[in-house]
This record gives sequence, structure tokens and C-alpha cells, in this order.
Amino acid sequence: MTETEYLKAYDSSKYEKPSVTADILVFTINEEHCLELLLIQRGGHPYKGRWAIPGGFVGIRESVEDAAKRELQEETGLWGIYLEQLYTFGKPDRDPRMRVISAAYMALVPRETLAVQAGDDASDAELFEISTEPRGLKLYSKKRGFTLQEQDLAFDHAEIIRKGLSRLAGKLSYSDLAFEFLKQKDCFTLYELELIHEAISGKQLDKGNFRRDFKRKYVNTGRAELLEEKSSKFSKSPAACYRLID
Amino acid sequence: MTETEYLKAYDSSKYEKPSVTADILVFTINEEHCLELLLIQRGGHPYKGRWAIPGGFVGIRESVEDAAKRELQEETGLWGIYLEQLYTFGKPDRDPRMRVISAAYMALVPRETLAVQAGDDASDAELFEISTEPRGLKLYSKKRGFTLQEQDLAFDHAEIIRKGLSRLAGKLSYSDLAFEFLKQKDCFTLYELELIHEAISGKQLDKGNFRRDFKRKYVNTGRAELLEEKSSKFSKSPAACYRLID
DNA sequence: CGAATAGTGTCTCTCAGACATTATATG
DNA sequence: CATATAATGTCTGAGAGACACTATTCG
Repeated sequence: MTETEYLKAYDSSKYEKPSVTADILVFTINEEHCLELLLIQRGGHPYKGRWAIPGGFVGIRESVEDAAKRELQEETGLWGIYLEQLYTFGKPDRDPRMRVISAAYMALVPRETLAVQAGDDASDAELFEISTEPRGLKLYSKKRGFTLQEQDLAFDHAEIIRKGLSRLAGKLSYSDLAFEFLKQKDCFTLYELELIHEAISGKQLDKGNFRRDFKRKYVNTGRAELLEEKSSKFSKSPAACYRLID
Repeated sequence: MTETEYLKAYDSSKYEKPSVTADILVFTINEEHCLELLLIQRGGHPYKGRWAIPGGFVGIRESVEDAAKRELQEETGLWGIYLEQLYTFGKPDRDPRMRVISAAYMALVPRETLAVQAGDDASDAELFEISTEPRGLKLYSKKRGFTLQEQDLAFDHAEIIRKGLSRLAGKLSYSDLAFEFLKQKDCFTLYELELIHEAISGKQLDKGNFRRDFKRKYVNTGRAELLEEKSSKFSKSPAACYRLID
């Protein structure tokens, strides 16, 4: 049998096809400079009452990435956000009802943009501060005042979140990921940027070394520039403002 | 409508589901120390006569990774090979006949194992030496004596191959990828390992620095050990043999 | 004042890249 | 002999980590 014949046979609904979803880890950094993740409380079975990352089915004429963008728009109202494919989760028992293969994406959203859109009381969506402990994930909602453990998450979403966190931390040093959280601002201070790096890496960084390295990597190479004005918004004493070029 | 209701509606074949395939980049390093890729010539339409990476549909009760393993076994007869998920390609027009979402994997196979299984004349499978040039990929089969360009590849497989190559090169320095090509051997020489690194990175490396760095990273940390015997198989003057621990 | 942030400087150790040197085997 | 590989050594500059120091502003 040729592959064409095989495909035709397959195509005639002789073989069951899996459903494919695009699920999104929506990350942001809150006012206290903690990494936050958007979760949605499930209203129905299975995993009723548990929390899940937003997502939905990929349309038959829609690219997987477009489906992720659409879901992000439906959940947060946002377009044009940085989106990166994370991993595809394809175990047959991920969903107890049916076969679902999930292509997971990560979205990095500046908090200023996200705040106005999500998190109203009527919504089942909420932002959770992330802390990784030796025993596993902890997700804390300041607004609702409770903490989720891994077992409070639906499906294999704890695994997806862990994978996303590890990818974020891994790419932090050699990519421009961190700046995605500052996209809405016309400029930023180095302390601001340092706090983002600390939130993602989970480590306290050395102030002097961080500034030195930023200047080496971005200012000296012309990828960032020092602005005239100083910012007093962020801290007690006014700090220099920088802006990424391009 | 709750998500459960939505799922039930969806499940009742009201919505068309995409087909999902697992496609595999089977890499090996040949006797001339070049990076090679396994391709299969398509016998039917579309892309009849063009070359494609092996792959096939994911069974409804089969994990995506298991499907990749099964396909690898069917094409090469091999089990227990290093397999890593690369990326999921999900544009709606990837396949002109039907909606196909492809989860691409990379397999790194020692040439000693692969040689006996694939590449006989009756087969439509062949190994191609990879060279990346400014104008794009070149794939050369020594046995068949011709060179493929990107347009000789089926579907979006040129894009998949490029992504795989870039992932391989990117992970080379901070992972143990290269050793996968030596898995069948009980030991290896440093020159052998250096040639693998050069094949993957496409760059000539400094002998002295490579040896120094290997000792720092693997020998001094106890992750590799120097064996008593020396190897004369590989080169003119006998060289020290090393073995990875674990 | 103390606490938090801004900003700079310094010291050491490691590492990476470039390159030289000598030995050993083959043909 | 030339050539290919084996194995080690040296020099330099860049980079990472640890830490010290001073200035500014707020309460």
C-alpha cells in the first residue's frame, strides 16, 4: 500500500483522529515583582473546580499558533503578545474523556496591559504568583487569598507549567525574554529589569554585576540606549532610564 | 456553555479533527565523519518522487512519543534510540490533501547500528550528507550520487530539517547530545568526539582547546574516565580511550 | 537616623581562543 | 621525507562572581 492509499484509507474516517488543543501559559510580572500565571477555574467535569491553563481546540482551517493567539485574545483581550511554542503533550490518557493532544505555548505579557483585562470578580480567571519549592509548585492568589498545590491543577497542567518555568529560566540569560514584560513602557530602569530576572530565575542577583553585564551586552553593542530623563516613579532616588533599540 | 458541554458537542464529530503525525529526523554520523539524515522517497502523490523525513500517524491510543518510536522502529528496525521532541508544525496548508499537524522528533543514531538496517537497494530510504550553505540546505547521497536541494523535499520538511539542525548545534555545547552517536561503542577517542562536534557545529575546532575542555567538563568531574587500553583502529598513532560514566 | 535604591569600582579565578611544541605512526 | 594524528603547554583577554564603597531620597 502506498502512502497515498494509506492516507485515503485513513482519511475516510476509518481511523479515529485525536483532538488537538492549543494551551497557553500566560506569564506576567506583578507589582510586587513576582512571576504570575493566569489560570482558569473549571466549571464542569472532569477536574471540576480545579484550575487549568487557558486553551482550546485548534480549528480545522486554523494554524496551531493562530489558535493559541485566538485563545489568548479570548482570555485576555490581547493581541500582538510575544508567543512561543513550548512543547506538545501527547499521552493518550491526558484527558479522561477523549484523546486530546495539547500544543502548549507561552505568552509573556506586560502587567500594565493585562491588569485591565482580566481578574474581575465575575471572571473565573485569576493570576497566581508562582513559587517553586522542593516539594513542587505553589501558586498563590493574593486577591483570593489561597494557595494551589500541584494536585489542585487539572489534567497534566502541573507538568506543563513546570516545563514552561524551566524553559523561561533556561532562556533568560541568552535571550531577550525579560524585555517582553517591559514592552508597554517607553523605558525602564536597570533595577526594574533586574527584578524581572530575579523573578524568573528565582535567584537573587548581584546589583553591580547585573548592571555591568547589561551594559556589556546591550549598551556597548548599541542594542540599548541611555535616555536623558531620569525616572522617579519606581524608587526613592531617581534612576537612569534605558530603552531597547528596535 | 461549560467546557464539558463544549467538549461533548465537539466530541460528537460535529467538528472536524486534524490528523496528527509523528515525523522523525533520523541523524547519524557516517564513516567520513559527516552528519547524515535519513530520507524516504515518496512513491505517491502529492510530492511524488520527492524526499521526505519518515513519519506516520499517531494512533488513537498511542502517545505521540510512542508513535515516533514506532515509526523509527519501522524505518530502521531500532529500539531504545535517543529521541527528543523538536517542534510541532501546525499550519493548515502543510499537506494539500487534508489537515495534518506534525509533531517532529529527532533521533540520534550511532552509525554502526543504523548501517545494517537501512539503505539496501530495494528500500526507498537513503542517508544523505547534510551541508548548510548560505542559499539553503544541500543533501548529498554518496551511494546514489546526487544532491537534493530544499525544493526536492516534500511538504515543509526543509523547514523541519533546518529547525532540527539549528537545535542540534544549539544544544551541542551544553548537553551530552554528541555522545549519542557513540553509544554503541564501549569507548571512544577524543579525536572521534571532536569530529562529531565539528560535523554538528559545522565549524573546525581547536584540538588543544577541545581536549582541555573535555577534561574539565567530563574527566575532572568524574563523568568520564580514561581507560587502560589504547585504540589504534581510528588513526595512525594509538590514542587514549575514554568512556562515559553511567 | 535607617532603609532602600542608584551607581561605580576592584579583585580574583575561570574560561575561551589562538597558537606553539613534541611525539608517534604511516607510507 | 611529508603527513596525520596524539598530547600537552602557553599566553592573553574576556567574563563571572564576590564584595566594597558612596550618593540620594524617603519617612
